Amino acid sequence: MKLSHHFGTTLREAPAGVEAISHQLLVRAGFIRQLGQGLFSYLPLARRSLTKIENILREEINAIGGQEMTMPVAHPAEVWQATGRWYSIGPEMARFKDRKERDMVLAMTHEEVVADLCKTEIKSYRQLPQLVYHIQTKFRDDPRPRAGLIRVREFTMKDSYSLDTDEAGLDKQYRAHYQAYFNIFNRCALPAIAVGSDVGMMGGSLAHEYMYLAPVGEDTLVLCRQCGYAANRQIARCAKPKAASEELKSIEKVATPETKTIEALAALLNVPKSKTAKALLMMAGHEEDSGTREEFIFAVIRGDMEVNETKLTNAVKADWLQPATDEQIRAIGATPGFASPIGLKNVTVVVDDAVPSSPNLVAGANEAGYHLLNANTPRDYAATIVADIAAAGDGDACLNCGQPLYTARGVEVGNIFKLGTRYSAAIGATFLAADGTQQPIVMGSYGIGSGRLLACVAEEHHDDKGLIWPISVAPYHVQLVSLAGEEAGVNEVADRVYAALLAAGIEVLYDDRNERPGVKFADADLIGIPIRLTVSTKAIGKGGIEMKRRDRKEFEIVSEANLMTRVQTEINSMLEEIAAKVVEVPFK
RNA sequence: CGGGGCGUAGCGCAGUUCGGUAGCGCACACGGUUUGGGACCGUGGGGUCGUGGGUUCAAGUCCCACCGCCCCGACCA
Repeated sequence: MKLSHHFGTTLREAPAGVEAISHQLLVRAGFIRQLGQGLFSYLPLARRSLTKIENILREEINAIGGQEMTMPVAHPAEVWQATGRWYSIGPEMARFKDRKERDMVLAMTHEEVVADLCKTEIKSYRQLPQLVYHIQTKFRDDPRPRAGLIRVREFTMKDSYSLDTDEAGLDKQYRAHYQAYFNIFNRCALPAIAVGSDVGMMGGSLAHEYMYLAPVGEDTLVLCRQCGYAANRQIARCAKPKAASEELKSIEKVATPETKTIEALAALLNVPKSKTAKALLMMAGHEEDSGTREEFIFAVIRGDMEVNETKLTNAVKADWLQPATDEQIRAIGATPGFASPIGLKNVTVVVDDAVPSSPNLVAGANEAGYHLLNANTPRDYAATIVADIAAAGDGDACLNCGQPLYTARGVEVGNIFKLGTRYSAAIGATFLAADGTQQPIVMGSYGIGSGRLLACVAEEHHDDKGLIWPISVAPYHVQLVSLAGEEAGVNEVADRVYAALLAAGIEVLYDDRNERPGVKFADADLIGIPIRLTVSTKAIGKGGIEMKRRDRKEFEIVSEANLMTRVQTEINSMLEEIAAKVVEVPFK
């Protein structure tokens, strides 16, 4: 391709408000343009890189048995109603009516459609296991798109779906994806780690997220340097400091006027925060076919810990949580600021699992200005649910090895979910088992967003001058820069080299513009193609063409006769550098 | 949805305080000089000043409403 007629120009400055490095560079280098909030056009350079990423995705998923297909972006509402997600997902799902007034959905993901297809395609256990996938547009009307391609509303995702007869089969395909995903990220030269994650709107029993650790990320991860424990903060666990065992003492009411925080309470009574019980009062929402059902949740946790809302949401199997208002708190018979689970009826009490083994805590008295000493469960109040609802964070002890945990920011570049039979059962995707019974297909779902992956690669591989693409993702392998000026002879050499590169099947972007050298070099550095060839009077005088790698400072002069071989050798060695990154990763 | 910021030529910005009929740099076109790290001279084209309403003899500038985009938070995978 000749740069003089290439669609997509470079910009000296990034548009106002563009902050993430990957966003700035992709815009300045002419890869992407924004149409609206979270909506981007991918210009030819980006399109070429995305195609490379997609082909890596194809190769790795095909290698574990994937069969590529394509499912629609617009879905009739019925399939989403069948699984309940029509009701449980909020405004993030784009809905519209077709000309016949039928409810329609823009696909956020494709579990429903896969399950629907299975109704006709999968009849017998003899056909299983299978793995299908596609690379398709998704739309999620995210409340806050940000950071260029890192978080958008319309995006392309490789999503694969495993179909098995049982949990063992699912586990096998899940583990195959676990490794395949590492291969994919390694082949894109993107360092990523797998962390345990919440299953969120997908449901299911086990999930991992692949995280690219970077400040631009919006997920907080909890990590252990010692044993390698890694989890999204939403589900991260830690070892809780054990309370000393004591005799249970009898309840005693004490005056604690104007003492509404744990800090003030601990200070007033001169006890450690770990000797107090903190109440968190929330309304839990359950989206059901008949509408939204609300439930009052009284969560109890020791005063030295914080509640993790994701864990609490999962413990009560709710679709959402929001803080209870003072009116709602009074309505169940509690007193805001001095709430106590003792004496309440018909309220769901969720108790953190450290509380029952922590004797004689200070709790609210359900009376303004008073607390109770020596509150104990189950003696004084019953827990509807006992679960781990505590947040883990910096400095907490690792559950596995006891070492201090630390937190880091990351971008989710992929996820894998064990779905089980939630979707197949709801849609009626069953198979005839060997024993003659009809059983729902056991499913898994596995996603990687290609645009976000591209942005992360850009985020990871750049310098102050511009992008530095790994060879596997680069839009072209070679940028040929002609510094011909008025020298017809130099132009002839550049044209000849261009023709030779094309003939050799080497991907080349030819800067044939009549620009000054500084402009051309600056653009080449900005676009970040791995190998730069410079044809100039100076280089010809030294015996040939200058070759320089974008990721290195030094350059060499190669004779025109040896150039194709030399370039191919360099490309091969770059490909080998990438291949060396692909290694087996133990399943965790 | 809450808090903050911005909207003037393709891009970056000034002009808004104090109302008087729109400007700078880059980019673009033409002519000339220049050619190994974002050249220079000259000429030229390009604007519903986000949208609508209001105040006024007069609005980019003042008032009201709305829209769009960005950042932080809530939310989400």
